[in-house]
Amino acid sequence: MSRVPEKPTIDGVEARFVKQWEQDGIYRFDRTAKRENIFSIDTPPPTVSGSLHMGHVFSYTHTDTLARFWRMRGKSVFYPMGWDDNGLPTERRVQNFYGVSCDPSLKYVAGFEPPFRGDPPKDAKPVPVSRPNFIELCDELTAQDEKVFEDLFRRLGLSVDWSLLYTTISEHARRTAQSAFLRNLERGEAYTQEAPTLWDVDFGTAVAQAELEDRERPGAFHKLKFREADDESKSIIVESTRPELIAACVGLVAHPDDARYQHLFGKNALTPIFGVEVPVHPHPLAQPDKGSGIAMVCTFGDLTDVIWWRELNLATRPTIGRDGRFVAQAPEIMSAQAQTQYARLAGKSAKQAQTLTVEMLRETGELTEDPRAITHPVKFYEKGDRPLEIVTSRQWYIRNGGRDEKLREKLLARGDELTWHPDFMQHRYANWVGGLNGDWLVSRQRYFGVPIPLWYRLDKNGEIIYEHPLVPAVGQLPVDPSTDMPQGFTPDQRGAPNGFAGDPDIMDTWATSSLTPQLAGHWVDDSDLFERIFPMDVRPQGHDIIRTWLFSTMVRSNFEHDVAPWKNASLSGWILDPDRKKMSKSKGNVVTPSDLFDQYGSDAVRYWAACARPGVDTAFSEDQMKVGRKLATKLLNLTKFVLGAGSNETTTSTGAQPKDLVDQAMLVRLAEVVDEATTALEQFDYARALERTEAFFWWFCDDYVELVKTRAYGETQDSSSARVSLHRALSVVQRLLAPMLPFATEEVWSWWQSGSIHRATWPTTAETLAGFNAASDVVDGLDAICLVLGAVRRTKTEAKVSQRAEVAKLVITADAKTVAMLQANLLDLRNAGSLQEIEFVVSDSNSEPTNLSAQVTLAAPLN
RNA sequence: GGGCGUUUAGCUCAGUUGGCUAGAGCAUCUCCCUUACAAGGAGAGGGUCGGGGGUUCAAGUCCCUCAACGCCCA
Repeated sequence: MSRVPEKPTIDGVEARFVKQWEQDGIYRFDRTAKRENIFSIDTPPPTVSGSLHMGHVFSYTHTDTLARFWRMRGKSVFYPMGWDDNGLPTERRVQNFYGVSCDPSLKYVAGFEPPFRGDPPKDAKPVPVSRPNFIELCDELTAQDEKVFEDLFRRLGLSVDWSLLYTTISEHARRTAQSAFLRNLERGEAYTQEAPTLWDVDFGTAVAQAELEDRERPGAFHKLKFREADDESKSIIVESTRPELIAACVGLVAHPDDARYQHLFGKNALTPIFGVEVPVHPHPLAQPDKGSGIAMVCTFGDLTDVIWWRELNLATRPTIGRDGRFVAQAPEIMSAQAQTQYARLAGKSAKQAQTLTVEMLRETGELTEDPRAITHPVKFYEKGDRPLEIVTSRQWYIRNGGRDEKLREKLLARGDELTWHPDFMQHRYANWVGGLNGDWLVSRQRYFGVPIPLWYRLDKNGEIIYEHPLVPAVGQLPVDPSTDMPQGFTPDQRGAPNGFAGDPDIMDTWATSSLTPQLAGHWVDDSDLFERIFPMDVRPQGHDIIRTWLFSTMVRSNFEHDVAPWKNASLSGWILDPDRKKMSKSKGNVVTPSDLFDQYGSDAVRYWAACARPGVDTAFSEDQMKVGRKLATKLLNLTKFVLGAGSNETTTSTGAQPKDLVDQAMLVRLAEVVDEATTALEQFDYARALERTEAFFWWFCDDYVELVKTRAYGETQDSSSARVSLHRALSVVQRLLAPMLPFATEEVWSWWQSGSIHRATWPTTAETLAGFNAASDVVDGLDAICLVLGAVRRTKTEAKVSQRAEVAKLVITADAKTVAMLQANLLDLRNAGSLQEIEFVVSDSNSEPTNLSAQVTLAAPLN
């Protein structure tokens, strides 16, 4: 039965087993399994328009390790993969690849041929295409990307069931996202409102709170001279970083306790340049120590302005349009002279307007000193290049507790339903939920994505009536309101008085991504499957998207299913450069995963990932991969040796049992490792399981195997105990390592077992300890033997002789009990140490502690 | 400003309810071609556990405080 190669190697095993695993379908999800026998994973769908990097390899390996563990524990593992092809990165990639742009007002053209397939010239003008055509091109392009991703993930050894694949822009995904949205709408969880909204002027879209980031930007405080309306000789100095918004000023605020401004509360001030009268109000959010302590409220300079505007019932005077430029129409309140001044700003960008305003202030003498340069945090869209503006627009929202204390409490409590790995990550969730200041804005003024599935009636003047949107029938989904028709209307009524208009917007990508359990589990069209896998057992993800992906999934599940969508959340850390900075592509020396697979083997790369404790940021380390490669190679060699030792069929068939102390003690130790590894993996701690297994493995190779190899090989001695123990330990260790090193373990398993190791049962302490009752102190005995062996080795090393050198005489001093034990188990020690004469000295049993010591006398070198 | 995390050998990190002389790998040095493996093996050196204070018979571990670094949120 020996199928052991002469020169074992892990090179090339990936291709062989990837193919075989696919053929044998060993990772196929058994959808007839009962819920309690299923382990379901809400895999993060990677963005296919990017490239796979080490961060993916890192975190997906962690998840795969867990999947493999539970599969060996007998669970039917629901392990799908998804491709995220809905969103800005894909939109950009499709535009740049085909030289097209999406225009939802256009009609679908069957058999459309894009002007380019790859690398359109820089000066090529994008050809506008309909949304359905754009999505078709997206499908075509992402299919290529997805192939590359899939190959890489297979090579990494992910035990994904590829038949469960889903994508986020597919018809099924659009139907799911639209169904979920319509049900939110029906229950009042989604609503539309005209309100101040964070707006990216370059992308031309509203942006949600979750997509914001602060960036430190240079700016300047400008000291502006307002005047008291009652007495224009009295000035009020206001410091502002955005003087260009003076025209949008609707009031001044100071802290209620600020003595400097008490006399002004309830009175009016006149703005610089334009001389518009604005009220002065007290408000606790005003910061007395910031600038002069009195702030200008504009439409809208920042989020605090929105709060003041709302709470103080201030006027609305928008000056910046959705394109980021000053609107042509000056606020009505302005005098004719002020309007002339304003006309100079019209059409300017915010930045140009600021420069011009400073000039104007200098002309009127209302800039009391030169601007004072500062750096301050400015809000950006995470993908944007210019600071966000706040404009008033009509948007769709889904309630998320940001404006509703009870819902917020409920969502916080949902966080308690999960077990967090590591547990402190729950703070981030609580922190985010507690800090929400508005509902979830889900509409986007973009073209590519899942359309908001609504139409609106038009009144007799052709104006939109937002109150009772027209919803599609369930069977009609997915719809594209820009081309599809609401029921009961005809195409010629589109845009006509008393007709209808489709909602032009799409949904935020998170509105689809928040439904990954529903997408993967086919909530809309396969309730049998969905009920088997939901709520899912685990959501693995990066900790940076707790506020987005994790939270939004929680919101949807809370509304739709009244339960947390998973039982566990497992958060991965980040990959850092060796210099502890977040790994970035811009470094130029990026190592691609496939290069590393080539160089070290997939198992070695997985080993590096599996060494990182859950949730801990980890340095990229090729050294660690080398160690993993060594481990895999060692496993091959060990297996070759053990199987060689037991190559004649006497071993397992005779029903031999471990009976030597050394063998029993080794198995007792191994049983402890099985116990620890199992407990660790049950708690999602793959790193601990690996560490314990690996430590045992090296000890097993270096000490145990060295001790017993002569006995196991020997013709003259009874080798059955050693052989059965070696085989048993080998089988257990191979299975313990299988989740981390799927290729190497499959290779060695194939030499002596039938079937895939990944379908073998997870080792137990019971099987490890079967057939014998070890005395309670066997491990102590083994420790003593190893201690003596260590002393012998040290002596030989210090004498600079080979470990094979003969020991003429060994004197062992120990307590009576240890001496008796050693005397009864001398054979292995004698073999391993090449010992000739051995003498025992019983130390005084009253002297404590009873130290074991060994005095080694080497045989004279033979020369 | 609030929250969270990290700080242990030159480097990367373990150290789970407080308890043997604080461990591993890499790196360094010495030695050994030994019939599973030289892609190996046997050893050695190297740490006032970030600083300070406290609790305790006993603190890397618990408490307080300070500092540095990182992340999230204002």
